[in-house]
Formats: sequence, C-alpha cells, structure tokens
Amino acid sequence: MKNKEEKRELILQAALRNFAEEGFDRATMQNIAKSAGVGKGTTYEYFPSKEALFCEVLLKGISNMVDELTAVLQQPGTVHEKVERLFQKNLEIFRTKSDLRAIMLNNIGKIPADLHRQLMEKQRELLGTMERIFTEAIQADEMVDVPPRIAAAAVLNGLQVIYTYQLEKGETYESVIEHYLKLIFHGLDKR
Amino acid sequence: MKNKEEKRELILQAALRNFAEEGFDRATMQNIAKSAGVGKGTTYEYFPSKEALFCEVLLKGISNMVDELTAVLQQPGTVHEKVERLFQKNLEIFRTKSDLRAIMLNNIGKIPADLHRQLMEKQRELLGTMERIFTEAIQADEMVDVPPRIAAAAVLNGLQVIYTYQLEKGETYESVIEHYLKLIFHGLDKR
Amino acid sequence: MKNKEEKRELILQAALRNFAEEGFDRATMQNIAKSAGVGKGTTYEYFPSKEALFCEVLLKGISNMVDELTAVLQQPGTVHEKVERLFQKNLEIFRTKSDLRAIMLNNIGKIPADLHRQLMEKQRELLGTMERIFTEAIQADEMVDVPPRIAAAAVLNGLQVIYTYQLEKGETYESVIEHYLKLIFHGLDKR
Amino acid sequence: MKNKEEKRELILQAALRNFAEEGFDRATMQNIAKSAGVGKGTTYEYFPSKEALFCEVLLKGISNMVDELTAVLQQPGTVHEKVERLFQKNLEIFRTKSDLRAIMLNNIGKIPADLHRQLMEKQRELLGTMERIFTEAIQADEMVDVPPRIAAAAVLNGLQVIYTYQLEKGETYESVIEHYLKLIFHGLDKR
DNA sequence: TATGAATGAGATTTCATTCAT
DNA sequence: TATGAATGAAATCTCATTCAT
Repeated sequence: MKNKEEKRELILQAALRNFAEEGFDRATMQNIAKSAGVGKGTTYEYFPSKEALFCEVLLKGISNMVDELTAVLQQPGTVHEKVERLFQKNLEIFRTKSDLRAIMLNNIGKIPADLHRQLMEKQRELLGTMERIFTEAIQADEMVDVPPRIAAAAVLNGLQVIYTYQLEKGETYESVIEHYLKLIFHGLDKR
Repeated sequence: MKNKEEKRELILQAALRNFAEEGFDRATMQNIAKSAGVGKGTTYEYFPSKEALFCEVLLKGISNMVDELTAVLQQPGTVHEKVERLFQKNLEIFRTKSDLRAIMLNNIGKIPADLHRQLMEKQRELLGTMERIFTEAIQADEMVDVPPRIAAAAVLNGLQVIYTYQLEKGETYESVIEHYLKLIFHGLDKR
Repeated sequence: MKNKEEKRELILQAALRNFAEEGFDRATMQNIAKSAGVGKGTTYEYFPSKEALFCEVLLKGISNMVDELTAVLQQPGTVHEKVERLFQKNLEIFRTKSDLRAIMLNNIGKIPADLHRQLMEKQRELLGTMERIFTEAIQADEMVDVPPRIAAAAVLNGLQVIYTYQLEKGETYESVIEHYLKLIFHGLDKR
Repeated sequence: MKNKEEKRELILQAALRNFAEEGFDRATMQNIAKSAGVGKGTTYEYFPSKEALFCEVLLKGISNMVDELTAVLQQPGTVHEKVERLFQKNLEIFRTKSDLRAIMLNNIGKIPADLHRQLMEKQRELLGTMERIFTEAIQADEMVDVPPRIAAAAVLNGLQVIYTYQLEKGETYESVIEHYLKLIFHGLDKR
C-alpha cells in the first residue's frame, strides 16, 4: 500500500497530464482518477474540489519552474552568462515540461483570483531577481543604462519566443537562441 | 427594426464580450443572446453552433488586428519608424480591444484545427511582412546582419510585453515603450 | 399565381412525403414548406398546426385507399373474383403509395384519438363491405359457413402480408398472391 | 440496496412502459428515470444513450417473444396442434405484453439499421421454423402442397389479427381464434 | 395573402460532488 | 481510508408557432 504522500503525488501528476491535454473544463475527475489508478472518490480525500486540485497543480508546477530559472540566475557569472544560462534552462523546461506550459496557455481564464495573485507573486520574484542583476550590472558599468525593470521584463518576455517560433529547415532551437541572445545584447542597430 | 447584418453584428459583439469574460466553455449561448438583446434561438438563425460563432468572432478579430498592424508596417519610413509605429498601434489595440486579447489568451486550446490553420496563416503574414522589411534593411546596410526571421519573431514577441507588464508609479505605457524600443535597437551591451 | 386549392394540395403532398420519410416528430414544418415551395408561415394559413396537417394527410390518404379497395369489391362477380381483385388492387396501392404506408407503419402512436376514431370508422366500412359480401355468399351457399366478420378480418389482415414478405429468388408478388389466394380459399388441409 | 442487475432491470422495465406509452421521441429519459425510481443521471450509468436503451428494450422483448413462439412450435404434435398452440401462445403474449407490441407498432421508423437487422434475423428464425414444419408436413402428405414459405408467412401474418380485431358482443378471443384456425385449415371454399 | 425572423420550451447528455458501504 | 453508484444542475441545440411587414 502506498503511503499518503505518494498517492497524493500520483493524483497531482495525473491531473497535470489531464489538464494539459483537455483544459480545465474538459478534463474530468473521473479520468484524472483513472489515470492516477485510484477511485473517483479518492481524489476528494486528497483535494477538496476540482478547482483546488487545479490550483495546486499549477502553483506547484510554476513554482518549480520559476525556482529553476531563478537558480541559474543566481549562479555566479557575468550578465551575459546569466542570461544565456536562463535561455538554456528555459529550453530545457520547454522540452521536458510541455504539460505545464499547455495548461498555462489554455487556461489562464480559469485561474481563480486567489491563485492568480500567488502566481504573479512568483513571477515577480523572478522579475525581481533579474532586475537586481541588471541594477548591479548597470552600477558596475557592465551594461547600458536602461530602467532595469523594463530590461528584465523584456528579457523574460523573450523566453516565450521558443513557444511560438516555427523552426525553419536547418535551424535548431539552440541556433535560434544564439541569434536571439545576440539581438538582446547588441540590438538591431549597427555600431 | 434592425436589418440582418446589424443584428448579426450585435450577436458577434455580444459573443466577443462573453467569450472574453468567461472563456469558450463557460460562456453560454443563453447569455450571449441576452447580451445581444435577442432570444436564445435567434443566435442559431445566424450561426449554426456555438463553435461556429466562436470561430467567426476570433477570425474576424484577429484578422482585423493583424491587418491594422500590417498596415502601419507598410507605410513608408525607416526600420526605426516602422517598428516604433508598430508598437504604438499595438498599444492602441491593447487599449481598445482587450476582449479579443482575453479570448486569445484563455482559449487557445479550444480553437478548432481548421481555424487554427487560418489564424496561423494570418500571423505568418505579419511575420513575413516584418521579415521582408528586415531583409531589405539588412541589404541596405540599415541594420545589423541577423537572420531576419528571428529578428522579426523577436520584435513581434516583444509586442506582448504590454499585456503582462505591471506599470510602476510614474510610468506610462508610452514611456515603457520608449525604453523598450531603445533596447531593441541598441541592445543591453554598452558601446 | 396558383389558386388556394392548388397550394393547399401542394402542401399536403409535401407533408405526405416528409411524414413518410421522417416520421411525425422528425418531420419539420420548415422542410414541408420548402418541399411545397412556400414560406414557412404560409403552411399555417392553410393548416392550423402540424398535427392538423398530419391528420389531414392521413385521413385523406387512408380514405382514398379504402375507397379504392371498396370500389373493386363492389364490382360484380363471384367471391373468388372479388377477393382476387382486392389483392391485386392492394398490390397496386403498395407499389404506388409507399409514402402513405410508411406513415401508417411508423406513426400509429402519433395519431390523435379523434383521428383514430375516423380512421377506424373508414376501416370498419371496408370490413363491413367485405362482411356483407361473405354473408351473401354464405347464404348463396357459395362459401363455407364461418362467421363472416371473422372471415372478413382474416382476408383483410392478409392484405398486409405484402408489406412484410421478402421475395425469394424467382418469386414475384404476383406469384405470391396467387399461392396466397389458393390458401385462403382451400386452406392448409388436404381434401 | 438493490444490486446492479436488479436496477438495470428496473430501468429496462420503466423504459418499456414509457416507450410504449409515448413512443421513442416523446418518451423522456427524465420520465423513464422517475418511473424507475432513480435519478436522471443514473440511467446513463447503465445505458450510454436513449437510443441504446431503446434498442435493448426492443431486442430483449422481441427475442423473448419469438423464443416463446418458437418453443411451442417445437413441441411434438401434428401441424394442426402446432399452429393451434402458436395462436394460443400469441394470445397469451398479447394479453401480457401489450407494451412491447405498442412499441413495435409505433416506432418502426425509429429502429436503427443495426437493430433492425437483428430483429429481422429473429423474425426470420421463426419464419424458418414454421417453414420447416410445413415442409415436413407436405412431405408426409399431412397438408396441401403449397410453397411452405408462403404458407408460413400467411400463418404468421395471421397472428396479427388479434391486435386489430374488434370483439363483438358475445365473442371472446378464444372463439375468434377457433374460427380463424378453421379458416386457415379449411379455407373459404366449400368442399 | 405570404413570408421568414424571432422566440423559448424542452430534450439529451455530461460531470462535479456526495455518501453509503 | 477507499470506492464508485447515484444524482441533478446546467449546457447546447431543435423546432412549432407567432407576428410584423
């Protein structure tokens, strides 16, 4: 017999898959339970409602993701190195956690205000970290003097390109990122 | 008495509002009809199904939006001017067409394959226009030599910042855009 | 412009076809009107309701059918000849008025009590005619002495065989009827 | 608490009654559920759709009926005895299973092609049994030499008389059957 | 008189949630 | 604790009928 924590985790993972594939409304507790290999009623022993389950899936997933991104930013190095590692980690997440991103993309409107606040808070954490790095870099004369918060937002927003960009023949995500980073650091204008 | 085209438009607008506020699944034909000031059955006189209505709302909205953005890119000017106008038009759309964006954000998963293809096509049009502008600018030695498609994707992706950025005290979207454009053209690195 | 009676007839015929193909519930006034080449509202100028239209279609059709069958019974001849003509006329009706029979088969339950009474009355007329013929034949010692009403019911019931019998290779309805008549007159027992 | 099989049976019986009284289209799952003493959703736990429920009701009922009729034909005896028992069993069914017949009469058009094939197959079984009996009887010189299949169809068709015949004062179904059988065996002609 | 746009009652079906076992 | 049978609210869609033109 599995212990409680393991079964809880099983349900969370099954929910992640189902919400990703079907979206919040179309995913059913029935299927989530079946995916998890438990009875329908059992899910309600661990989570009080479908919405609560959804929230936990999302909060946990996003938190992990943000934590991973934050971690690479906090490793020592230049701004260049940090941003580059950020994009590489982002690619890794894109490749390994498609479920989470699918949920994010399709269910933003289903997120209760309460959870939304928590999620924004998490995101702001990452933005804050990025901003701090830029502030220091500006002070250290390591980069151009732009409002660091806007720069941080711009770079973080750039992480999304990978989710919409259609690879051309011969391109790899790695090569795209390489060019993308060049743009971020050099800009469009010639020097 | 309104004529048929006007009533159709009325329903489309009511649907836009409802889909934006509730998402596809939660929005009900009942409410859309009430919003439009018509009976439930009447909506079915104009649109064969909820999905068909949804598709038309989306296709029409996105098409208009892309057309507007494309239009400003095609007015004469330097790359600088074009990209700047693009961001300003984007801000204008953001301020006037929040409903459409809300639908886009929350219902990607509900978009039928058929419509999805049409939408991607529209989006590719815009990307293509941007890419062509960059290609010419590179040939004219007006901008740095990066793969123009990637640059185009980067700039277009940048349009989304406005939808997530949280204004600080004293900031306006106009000032944010100003800094943002500076980043796009100059990059983070000092010269 | 057609006159009123012609348009009425047009609607009745369209209704006959539609009720036959779809059954009472599935047939729609919309389609009936379209089949008749008139507007939806127009049908209501001629018939107060869907049910009323259905009743008139049925009553008219059955009345015609019974009248045709009655007519052949009233032509002079022996019992043999009359019953034989009855079956032949029945075959003719089967071949030319499949719509009416389709309605009869599938919509008995939809027939309002009021119409049902009228229909039974019509049927009883035919039964009565047949019964009278048998009564006379018995008195004339032309046929065996059985309760003429039961004999009449048996023969009339026999008319239905044609609607369920599946022809074998080489058989024709004509040949089936020939054997069938032999049975009616001679019975199963050897003599 | 009833077990699953019993509840299933309860719903089937409620459906039988409702389909008989209202016809397929007018009968509602709501009412069927109420008749069965269960909730609306419960019916869908046992039958995937209204149509599936209808099919099962019909197939089960007809199968039972045909099996009962077949059984009496297979008991030993002369052709006379067999046909007589057939009519008596038919009367018994008529008296005890009016619901089923009502459905048959009023909903032929609602029967899905798939079920229709199964039903015809069942009916053909009975026709085949009857035909075989007649074939043997003819070979044994026990009855007149008519195509046995036609004779079988005629006799089986005769079973329906009971569903349309209106009893006169002083008549009973038993007496009607008695005369009817006489007709089948002796025919109308005098000897 | 002829029309068809407008309507809303009503049907089937889904599924989150409860609760007896 | 774990289960799944039972439930009914709610959503989409159909169509007879009305009525303004």
